[in-house]
Amino acid sequence: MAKVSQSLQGMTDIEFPEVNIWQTLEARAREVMLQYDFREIRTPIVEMASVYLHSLGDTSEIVQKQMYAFETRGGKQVCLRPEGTAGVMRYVSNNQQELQDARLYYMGPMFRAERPQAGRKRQFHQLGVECIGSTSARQDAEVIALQAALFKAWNLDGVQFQLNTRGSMEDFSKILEGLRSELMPVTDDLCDDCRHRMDNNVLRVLDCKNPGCKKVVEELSPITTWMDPASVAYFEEVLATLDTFGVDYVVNPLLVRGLDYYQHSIWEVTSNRIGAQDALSGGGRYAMKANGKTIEGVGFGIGMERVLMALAEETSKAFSREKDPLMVLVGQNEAAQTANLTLLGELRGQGYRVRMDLNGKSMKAQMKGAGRQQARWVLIRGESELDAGTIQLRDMESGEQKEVAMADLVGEISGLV
RNA sequence: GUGGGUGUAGCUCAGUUGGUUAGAGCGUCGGUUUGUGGUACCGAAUGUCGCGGGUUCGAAUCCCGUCACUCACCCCA
Repeated sequence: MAKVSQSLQGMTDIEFPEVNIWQTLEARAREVMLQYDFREIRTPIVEMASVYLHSLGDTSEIVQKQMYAFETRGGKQVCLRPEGTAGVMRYVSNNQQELQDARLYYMGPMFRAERPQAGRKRQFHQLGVECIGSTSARQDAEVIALQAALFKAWNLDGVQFQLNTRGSMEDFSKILEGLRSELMPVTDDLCDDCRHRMDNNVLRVLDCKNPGCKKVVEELSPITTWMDPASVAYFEEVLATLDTFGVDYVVNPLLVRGLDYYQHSIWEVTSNRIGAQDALSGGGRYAMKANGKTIEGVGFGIGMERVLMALAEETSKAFSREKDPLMVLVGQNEAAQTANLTLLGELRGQGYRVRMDLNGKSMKAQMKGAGRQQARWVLIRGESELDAGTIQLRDMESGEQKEVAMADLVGEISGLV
């Protein structure tokens, strides 16, 4: 039996000091979003299951076996969102007039019932961007540049942008057909999985890791062979614009993305220092049906847990540091502690980060506590200070301590902070 | 969903071929003349040995189940 107090498999508490890293990443992300003029959208975590069923593709594993789906008491089929795009499309389709050219971003938890491993939780967090309306190749490039700007703002190095194109929706059936016809004669050289993929997901054969399959794939024509020249030109314009923006990338003709709604540009960002689950981010241009309308856009999702893992150790340390220094009030006796309560309120009213012991601990214990809480300064009062109307101001780093008049305290502190 | 590893005090772990009251370090708490942290010294507390069942005179140790963590496959962010 599991303890009731245990958290669910693959669902973890994000606690101090790590939570500070999250806050820093989020704060910096919001700044970048503002620069690119994207606005936040917060959609519900629970949606009708139908929001995902058709949009993600019926063969995708996410829909087939990873969704946290359940029936409400009213008999509705609902689920915890496994990704962010479909919910945003649901929102956009309901407000299409006002949102013809929406530039949106979201941050929040997503849920997939997979077996947890390094970089894979059942509740995980994505930062996503959806840019709706524009069908310009330059728009794809701007969104990719936005993503590069995020990574830069996070001091994230050792990442690689891999790009590819899937062509237009019209090209798609020709590509599948072309691939199948080239693979048919060599079916025997493929692994079991890939033989299945021949029927329901041919593109996936391209990124199979099986050595035998890799060999077969090397001999295949590039998928651009079956695309309309306009699709190829579209992709070339994306690349040219990226060059203009100064974004580094490599073109990977074998890159495939898992979800069905993608067309034209697709990309993935990988890191070389986070283990097998090395994709930090994936994105692309898409056309998705929602409420009977087709919405076109371009966007990406970033796995925040993976970003945290990919941060250099020094960066993590810097991002987890508390911004404001802490002051602790210490009182030698009851009278001093009561007086400190008043001071506590006053200092907080002026915006300082300050705390004191409320449990009647000894002065030594209070000092020890201040040390453990990494207080930058400690303000100490006892009988003699109360009589004299003064307070001891101790610098916990240098160990220096001086007595200042209560009237001068605020001025003294503002000089320090 | 498949496979491997792991689960002993708050943390990191030790625990000999199953054998008496289960250990260490760190941390926590208290003390070193009652008003001062981070160093030193002294002392103290803390474990249903993940959970349940089985084998045995006897299980932290062996077996089964289960839950969780972890890594890989798969999938994806």
